[in-house]
Amino acid sequence: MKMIRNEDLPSHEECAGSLKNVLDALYVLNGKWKMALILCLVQSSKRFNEIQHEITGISSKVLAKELKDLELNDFIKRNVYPTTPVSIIYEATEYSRTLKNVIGELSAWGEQHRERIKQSMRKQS
Amino acid sequence: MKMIRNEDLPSHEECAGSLKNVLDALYVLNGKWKMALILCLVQSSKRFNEIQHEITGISSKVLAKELKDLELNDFIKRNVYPTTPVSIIYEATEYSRTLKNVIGELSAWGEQHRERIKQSMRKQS
DNA sequence: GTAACCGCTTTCCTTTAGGTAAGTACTGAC
DNA sequence: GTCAGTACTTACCTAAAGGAAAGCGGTTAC
Repeated sequence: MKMIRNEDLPSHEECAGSLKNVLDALYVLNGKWKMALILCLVQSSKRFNEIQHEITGISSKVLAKELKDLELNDFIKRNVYPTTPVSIIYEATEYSRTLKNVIGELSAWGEQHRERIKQSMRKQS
Repeated sequence: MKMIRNEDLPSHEECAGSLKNVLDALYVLNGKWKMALILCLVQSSKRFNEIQHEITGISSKVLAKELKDLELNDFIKRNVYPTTPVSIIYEATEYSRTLKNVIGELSAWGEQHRERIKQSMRKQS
C-alpha cells in the first residue's frame, strides 16, 4: 500500500495565495527598522538627527542605509531645502500611508503581546 | 541665538508609544519565515514535510529552527501521535490566532504591492 | 536486502545585518 | 582659530541568518 502523499490533497493551493502575498510584503519590509521608520515619518516629516534621536538604538550608518532603501522603494521622499545650512527633511509618501493598517495592527498586537509577556514574568517569580 | 532643539518639541512622545509597540512586535516576529509559517499552520495543522513542501525555499535546517522558536514563543504546538511510525503534527495555538489581523493586513498589502511593482515594470519596458 | 519515506541534525560555508568609532565637508557662533 | 552642529560616509568587525548536502535512526514496501 502506498502512503497518501501531500500532493494528493488540495489544501495547499488555498494557502499558497496569501502565503505568497505575505512573503512578498516581507521582502520589502524586512529588517529591524523599516516599519518603525515608516511609522515615525508618517506621523511627521523629520530630519536625520531627529529620526536618530527618536528611534533610539539605531546607528547613523544603519539609518542612512535604511533611508536610502526606503527612498528607492518609494516609501519616503528626501527633500533638500536651500537654507543655510541646507535642511534635509524626510517625509513619508502617499504610498507609505497604504501601510497604515498593517502598522496599526502590528502596533496593537505588539502592545498586548508586551502585556502578555509581563504577565508570564510575574507568574514565574 | 541658539538653534531650536528637537527636545523642545513634544511631538516625539506621541510617536514613542506605538513605535515601541511595533519594535516589540517585530522582536518576536523577525526573520523571513515566521509570519508565513504561522499563517501556514493557522490554515491547517501540518507535518514537517508538508510545511516544507508548502513554504517553497525553506531548508529543513531553518524550518526545524523556526518551528522550535515558534513553539518556545507559544505560537505553535508540536503533537506527537504514537502511530507506527510516529506522526508529528504541528498546530497553531490560540495565541497565534491573535495575529490574524496583522497577517491579514500584511497579505492584503503584499498583494496590491505586487500589482504595483508589475505596473511599474510594464512602464519601464 | 535494498530502497524510500519521515523528521529531523550536523557540518560547512557564504551572505547579510548591524554595531563602533572615526572621519569629512560644510556652516555658524564665539 | 576652535568648537559645535548637520548629514552623512568609511573602515572594521562580530553575530546571526540562511543555504547545500549529507547523515541518522527509525519504519515500511517490495
